[in-house]
Amino acid sequence: MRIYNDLTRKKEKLVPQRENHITIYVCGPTVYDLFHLGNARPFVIYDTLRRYLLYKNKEVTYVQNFTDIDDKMINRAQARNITVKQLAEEMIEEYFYDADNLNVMRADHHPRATETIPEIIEMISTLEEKGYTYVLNDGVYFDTSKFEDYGKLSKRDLDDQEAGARVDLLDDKRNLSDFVLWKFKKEGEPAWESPWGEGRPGWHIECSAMSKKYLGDTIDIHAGGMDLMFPHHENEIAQSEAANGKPFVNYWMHNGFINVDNVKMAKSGGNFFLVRELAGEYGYDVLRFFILQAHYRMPLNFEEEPLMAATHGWQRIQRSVANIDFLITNASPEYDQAQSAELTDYVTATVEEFERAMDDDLNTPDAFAAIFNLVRHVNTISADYVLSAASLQKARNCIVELCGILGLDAENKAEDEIPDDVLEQVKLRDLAKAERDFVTADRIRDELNALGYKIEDTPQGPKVSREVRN
RNA sequence: GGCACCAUAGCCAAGUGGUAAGGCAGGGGUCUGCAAAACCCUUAUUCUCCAGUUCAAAUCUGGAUGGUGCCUCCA
Repeated sequence: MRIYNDLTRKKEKLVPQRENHITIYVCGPTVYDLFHLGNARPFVIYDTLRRYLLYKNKEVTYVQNFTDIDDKMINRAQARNITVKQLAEEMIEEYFYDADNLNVMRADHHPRATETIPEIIEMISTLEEKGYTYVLNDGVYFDTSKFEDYGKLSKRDLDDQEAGARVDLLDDKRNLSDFVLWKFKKEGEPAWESPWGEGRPGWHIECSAMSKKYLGDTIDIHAGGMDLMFPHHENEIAQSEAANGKPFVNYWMHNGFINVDNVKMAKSGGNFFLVRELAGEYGYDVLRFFILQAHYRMPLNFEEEPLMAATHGWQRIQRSVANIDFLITNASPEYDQAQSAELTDYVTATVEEFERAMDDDLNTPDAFAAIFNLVRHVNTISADYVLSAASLQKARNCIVELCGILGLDAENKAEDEIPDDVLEQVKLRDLAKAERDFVTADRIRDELNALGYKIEDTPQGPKVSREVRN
């Protein structure tokens, strides 16, 4: 598999440190509020990466943190008159509600900053011993000028930055890009004991500490949104490599934003749509489908029409599975051997096409194209030929499995929930139809429609399904 | 001021040197008692523009234009 590595700005073959075992760290949410669609993109993207690697029989250790202490947490907790801890507990629960429904697998570890304080302090101590830190009135700072490679990820030059920057941001810092490792306690804020007095960790150090704690000094993949590249990830590199004396990350992956009217969706911009709200309208699986239909590094515009397109496109796949199920149930022992064999070959080709797409920097749009091609193909030939149950089963399993790798469940579970009295009505309608009593037949169909059941007449007989959202 | 990224049909979106995937929407048709679903045909001689390299460019180079992001919290 090849992955675009932001460190080199090139697609590179993914070679994990340990054969067949890949370590992944994804920057998780600050749990002060529900997350919006833009926040959801990395969760879904990197979950899909993980699922694909698992499908390829790789072992994956996946870590996604919760930032549960920072200014936003403190402010929100104060505004709501609850503790930071209470806020975190509540929002972590809410996170899992949405993430679970988006079918984002739980990470192997979900560390929290507040549960990693000893490791954070230890790392800062190491940095202090090695001479990378200095102390100001409000905290302990990292001196970026001491770290030679500073800027290697975001390709920034310290001097260039300073030239056009606002000097007032410098405060007492030695360099503009210096950042705080440990913030000294202010009145009313949560604080922990440390060699530098009571306080709390800065934002960047937590990820370095959590990454090291669960995945070691050097990890294979570290991922997050584009906006984290600088300064967050740049700072993580500086801390971790300065402290550990080893490369921090081999592959950096950053996803593009979800935009609204071409402007980044963001809480601070006020132009955001919560996943919780959108899910009520479109369903979680449609949101996942929508995210995955664009390549992860490209900007993705949030709009009504594409969301509807996602709804219909996803429906098309689900329906095709339901249609194949119906064909299998009503399969005939006499079938077209050549066409059945051909379908089996097509399935094999589809899997190859799918893998080729995914191997190429997680090209999920192309992966969907492969699935849609199979859908169209099976629809086409099943309309003209009688196919073997075995070949149909293969096609069906293929669609379901490939969608599963993308974290989407293509199986229509509502199928087997048709009550007997509804089936009875369907039978009555069929009889009426046979007698060409279309008035009665249509009345029954309308009644069942009103109850949420849909009847479709097929050459194999009537097909009933339940209209469901999500 | 610095550093990046993006520009492909009505909409969304792949493709990054060999002659434009896929989805949605629209139009026409097949099937059907009517529907529904499905299928078929159809919708970019062309990839923001200009110049260059090449037998060959949406794809490479240079330039222009438009848009965005980061440099402060940010997925």
